[in-house]
Amino acid sequence: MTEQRFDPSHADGRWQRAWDEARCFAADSASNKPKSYVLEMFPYPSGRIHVGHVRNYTMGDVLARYKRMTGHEVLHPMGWDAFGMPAENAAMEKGVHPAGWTYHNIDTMRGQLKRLGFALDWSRELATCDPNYYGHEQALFIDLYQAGLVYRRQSAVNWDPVDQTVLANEQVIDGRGWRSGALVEKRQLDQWFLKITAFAQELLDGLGELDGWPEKVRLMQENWIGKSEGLQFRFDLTNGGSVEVYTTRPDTVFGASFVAVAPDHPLAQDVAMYNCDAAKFIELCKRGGTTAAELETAEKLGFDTGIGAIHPFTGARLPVFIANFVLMEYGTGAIMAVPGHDQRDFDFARKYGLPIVRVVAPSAAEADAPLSEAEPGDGVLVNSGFIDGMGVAEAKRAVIDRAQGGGWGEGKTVWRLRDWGVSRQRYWGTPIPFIHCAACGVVPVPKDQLPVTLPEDVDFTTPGNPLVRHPTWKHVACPQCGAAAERETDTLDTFVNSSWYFLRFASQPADRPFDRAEVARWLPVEQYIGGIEHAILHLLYARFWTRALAHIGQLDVNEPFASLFTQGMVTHETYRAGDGSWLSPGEVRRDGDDWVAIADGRPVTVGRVEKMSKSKKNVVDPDDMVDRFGADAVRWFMLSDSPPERDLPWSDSGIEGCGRFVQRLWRLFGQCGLGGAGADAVDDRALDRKVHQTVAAVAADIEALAFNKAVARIYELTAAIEKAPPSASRSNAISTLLLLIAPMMPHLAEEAREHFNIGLGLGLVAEAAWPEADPALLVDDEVTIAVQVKGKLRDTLMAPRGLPREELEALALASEKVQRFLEGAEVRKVIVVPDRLVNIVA
RNA sequence: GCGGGUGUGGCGGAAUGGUAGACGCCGGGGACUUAAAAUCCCCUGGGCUUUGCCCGUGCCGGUUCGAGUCCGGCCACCCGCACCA
Repeated sequence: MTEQRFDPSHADGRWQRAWDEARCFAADSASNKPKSYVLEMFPYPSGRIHVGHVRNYTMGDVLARYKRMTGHEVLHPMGWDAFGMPAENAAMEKGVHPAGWTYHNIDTMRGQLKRLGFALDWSRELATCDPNYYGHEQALFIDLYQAGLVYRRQSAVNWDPVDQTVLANEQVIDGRGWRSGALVEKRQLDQWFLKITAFAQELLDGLGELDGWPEKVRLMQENWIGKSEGLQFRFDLTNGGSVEVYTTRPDTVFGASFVAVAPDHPLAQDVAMYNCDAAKFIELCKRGGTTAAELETAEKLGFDTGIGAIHPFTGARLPVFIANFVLMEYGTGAIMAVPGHDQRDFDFARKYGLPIVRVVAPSAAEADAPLSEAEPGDGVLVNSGFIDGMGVAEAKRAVIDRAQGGGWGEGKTVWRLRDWGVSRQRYWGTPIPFIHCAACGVVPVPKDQLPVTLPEDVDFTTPGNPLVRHPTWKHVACPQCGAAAERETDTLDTFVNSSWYFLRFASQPADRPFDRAEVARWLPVEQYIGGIEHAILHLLYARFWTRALAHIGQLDVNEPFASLFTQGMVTHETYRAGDGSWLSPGEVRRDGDDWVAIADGRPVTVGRVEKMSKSKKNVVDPDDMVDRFGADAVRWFMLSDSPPERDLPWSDSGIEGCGRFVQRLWRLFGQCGLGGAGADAVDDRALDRKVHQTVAAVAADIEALAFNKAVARIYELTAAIEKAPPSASRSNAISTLLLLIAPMMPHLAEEAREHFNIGLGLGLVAEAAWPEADPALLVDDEVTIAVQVKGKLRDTLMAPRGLPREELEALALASEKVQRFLEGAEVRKVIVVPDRLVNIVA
C-alpha cells in the first residue's frame, strides 16, 4: 500500500548509501566524456557546518548533478582547509591537541555534509594538515625557491610581547593584541616571501580574459595590484644632497610648488638629527590614528625643513616639507606637490600659503582661470614652458623623455602589490622545509627527506611557538656538510594551503604533488563557487601559484578558475530580550503580532535581518533542519526565492513551505501511473508544451546558476500537472518532473522512482540522463496579443501564432474596448509586434 | 574621498524596450473533519463614484508609438579600497 508521506528520515540515508555503493560520484580521469570540474571553496573545520556552507555546497551540487545528467564526467570533490589559528587557540584554552581538535571537527562536519546528500567524490577527500598533503606543498615550495620565486629578508611584523607571537594586521585592535591586550611592537624578523610581484603584470592582464568572473572581483583585484605608470626623478637640494620623487603626473611638473617627504623618510630623519622641532613633528605624525575615520578627518600637517629643492626645468627653489600625508611605503616616500591638480597638495598649499599654479586647463584661453579646488582631469598644458599646448598624455611622454635624456629621471611603473610574506611563527601550519647551517647558510631539505612533519608532543601551556622550544625537533644535521644545524621553525601562511588544493583534487599521486597530464584533463575549474570575502587574497594567491607552477614548467594552465561565482550570505532576524541580551530563534515564539521569550513569556524586540553570527545568536543549525524536514527540503530552501548572489533570509515559514512542497511532489509522483493506458490515454498537447518549455528553461537557469528562477518554473509546472486531467501526457509529465527536480531533491527523486515504479529504466536516478526538450514544442500555437491604445493596455486577444501584421491590426481595431477608447478619433499609426502586441496611436 | 552595486506589494523576488508584480512566504475567506492537523479551492499593490476606471517599479527630467528596463541629473542604502602621489 502506498504511504501518504515521504519519510526523509528513512529515505535519505538509504539513498546516500546506495550512491556510495554504486560509486556514482567517483570521477574517472580516464573517461572520454567531456569533463566538468565543479568546485566549492573548501571549509575550515571550525566545529560544525554553518547554513552558509549548506547554501554554497547545494548550489555546486545542483550544478554537478546537472552536469552528470547532461553527459559530463564530473569532478566534484571536498576537503578541509585544516591548518590555522583556531586549532591553536583551542589547544591553549582547552588543553586539547590541535590535530585531535581538527580531526574531530572534520569527522563531525563530514557527517553533516553526508546527511545532505551531496554528490561528492569522497575518495579524493583531503585535509591540508595531513603530511600527505603538506609534504607535497613543501616540495612545491622548494621548487619555487630553486626557481628564484622564494626569498628571505628582514621585515617588520606585529609582535605581541605577552603571547610572544606575530600577529596579523587584523589581529591588532587599537594597537593591542586581540588576545592578550598587550601593546603591540614592531619587530624586524627574517621572513620568507613569495615573489608574487614578479607576476604582477601577468596577474593584471589575466583578469581581462576571465569573462566568467564577476566584474566586481576583477576590479577589486585590479585595484589591489594597483599598477601606476609615471616618472621617478631627482631633485637636487640646496644642502648638497638630492631626493628622489615619484609622480604619475610628470606633465604637471611646472605646477610643482613644493616637495614633501614622509615622516620616516631618511631625509626627514636626517633633519631630525639636528632639529628637535622636526623630531617633535615626526613624533606627532606617528601618534596619529590609523582608523578609517581618523584618516578621513586627519588634517594635512607639514614641517618646513628649510631645505630647498631645485626645479629641474625652471631652476626655481621649492621648499621641502615633511608631511604627514606622504607614505614611506609607496613610491619613493617623497613627492613633488602640484596643488593645482592634486587635492591633497591643494589643501596643504592653502594651509601653508604656498603657490597654487594652473598648468592644465580646458583650453589655452583659460590658462589663468582661478582654481577653487584641484583639477585632476584631462586638458591642455599651460604655463608649462616647452610642453605648453600639449595634451596630458603627450606632455607626460615629453617630460619623461627629457628626464631620461638629461639623466635625472626615468619612466617607471609602480605597483601597490607587495611580495607575499608567508612566514608564521606558529605550530599548526606547514613547516617551511629549510635548515639553517652555520657554514652552509639556508639549505632546503632534500626532497627524499620530505615531508618535514610536525612533532606531536608539543606544549601549549606557555606562550610562543612550540616548535622553537621543542627539545629535539629543530636539531638536525645539515644536509650539505653534516654539521649540527637547525630547522626553520616558521610555518607557512594557511593561504598557501588553499593556493593549490584544486590541483591535488584533480590528481593525487603518492610520490609527487600532482600529475601534470592528469591535471590538464580537469583544469581549469569550470565553475568555482564561494564567498565574496575571498575576492582578493585567496583568489589572487591561487592565481599566482597556478602561474608560478606553469612558469616553472609543472602546469599547462595559467588561470585555475574559468568561472567564479560569489554567493550571498544566509541571514536571519535577530531577537533581543528586555535586558539587551540576544536570544536565539529557538528561544522565542510568536504571540499574535508580538514576539515573546519562551522561557519567561516576556516581550522580545525583533531586530534587523543580519548575517548569522554566534554573537547575535541568530543562527540555525543545519542538522536540526535536516532532522525536522529532511535534506531535500533544506536543499530546496537554499535554492528558492533569493537570487544566489544575494543574501538569503532564513525563515521558519520558508523552510516549512519547502517541507510541504516535498510532500506535494510525493503525492503527485504517486499519480504517475494514472491515465497511462486505456480510454484515458489521450494526448494533452498543452501540457506537453509546458513540460518541454520547462525542461529547456530549467536547464538554462541551472547553467546560469539562476536557481531561484528554476525553482519558480518547477512550481509552475507542478501546478499545471496537478490541474491536468489524467492522460499519457500527464504521466510523462510526472516522470519528467522527477528528473527536473533530481539535482535539487535527489533523495525524493530516488525514493519516488523506486516506490512508485516510475519508468526511467532500472538504474538510479543519479545515473539518469537529463530529459530532451523537443524544439517543436517550445513555442505555443496560440499566443496572447496585448492591445494598446496610445501605449496603454486596453485589451488582450488570442491569435494563432505567426498571424500576419495586417490581420493582427484588423483584429485589434475590431476590439470593442479599443473602439471605446478611440472615441472615434482618427488612427494615425499602428505598431504591430508579431505574436506580442498591437499599439494603436490616435 | 575613489571605485562598484542595489532600490519593484506586508516580505523574498519575476519581467529579450512590449500585458508590472510570475513563483514562494505571510495574511484573509471557504471546503473536508465531531474537532484539530494535513490537504484542497478562492482572494490578496493602492485608490475610487467598482459592468468599470485612475494611480503605481526611490526622486526629477529626457528619448520612444511604448520605459522597471535606455540616457542625463539627484536621493538613499550596501560592499570594497582608502592620504597610492
